[in-house]
Amino acid sequence: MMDWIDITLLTALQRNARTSLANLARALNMSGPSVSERLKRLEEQRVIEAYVPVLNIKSLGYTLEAIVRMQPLPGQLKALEKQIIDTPNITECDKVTGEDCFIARLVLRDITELDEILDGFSTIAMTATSIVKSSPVKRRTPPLQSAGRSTT
Amino acid sequence: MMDWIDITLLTALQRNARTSLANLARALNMSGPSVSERLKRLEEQRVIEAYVPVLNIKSLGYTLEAIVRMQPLPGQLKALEKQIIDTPNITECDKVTGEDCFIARLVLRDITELDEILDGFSTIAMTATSIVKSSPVKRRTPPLQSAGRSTT
DNA sequence: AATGAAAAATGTAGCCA
DNA sequence: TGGCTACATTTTTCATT
Repeated sequence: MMDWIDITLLTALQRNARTSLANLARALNMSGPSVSERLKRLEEQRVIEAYVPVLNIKSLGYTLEAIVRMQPLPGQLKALEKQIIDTPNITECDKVTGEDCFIARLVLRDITELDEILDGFSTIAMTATSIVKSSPVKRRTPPLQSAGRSTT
Repeated sequence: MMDWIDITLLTALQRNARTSLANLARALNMSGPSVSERLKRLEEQRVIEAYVPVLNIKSLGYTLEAIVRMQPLPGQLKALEKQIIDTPNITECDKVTGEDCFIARLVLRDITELDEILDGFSTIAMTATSIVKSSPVKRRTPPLQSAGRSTT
């Protein structure tokens, strides 16, 4: 499925996903068209799902982040899931095993916005909120190894 | 600081951060050089911190995700933070208020890998693990509004 | 996977509101 | 300050080997 050239390619893209094919080709010691082919294949296979800019949320006016664990009140599971999806301040949410059920990340303009949003959930869920003080590990990619063909 | 043109530009990049300047220019009804200028400004101001490919973690051989809450044992706060940073399977981790202290996201090849990694933390932290069953909200950007100049 | 030519995109410079 | 056009350079794409 994926060999070391693909892994090198993905690694280079992680440094800067807007790098030109020509640049990538130089980094890999390959021709432009070859790199283009491989990239297209990785996109079509959905190994690469998208290319996104990483935005600084402070610049967007969000001064605060929080992690909220949510447990639906009886019969409110679907309603809770819908409201989570419909809350644009929630930038990430997982449904998990155990008591908590949902773990969501929120971005907030200020502390009053946190209060407003949690109020909106109070009729359908129990919540436990943690304010983010720092992020020792920012979103990063784990070691790239193929699920398929060996890389040796 | 940021006007509606910048917001439109950031929105277009979120659809595909590898889009050419020429394409972005067409989408914004502007000239190439103007868009190039704005993009450079957003990068220099660090509104855009980076451009990254979104990779499918299943394709990379990770079959499982978990959220782990960690509380350092007495005197182990720094050691715990270091080990978190040094664990490549942790793709995201926040230091938060309250009992939990750290909330980490892990990607795993299989359930035995979870066991191994948690064992490695057992001497420095109490852990509470939740396995991810689904992700109702995948990483997304909250509403883009400027922290500075109005957008009206 | 590479080559080479055609088409497209980019960066630069000078100019305008 | 922003944005524009014009043009030289680089990159991308496509057909072919």
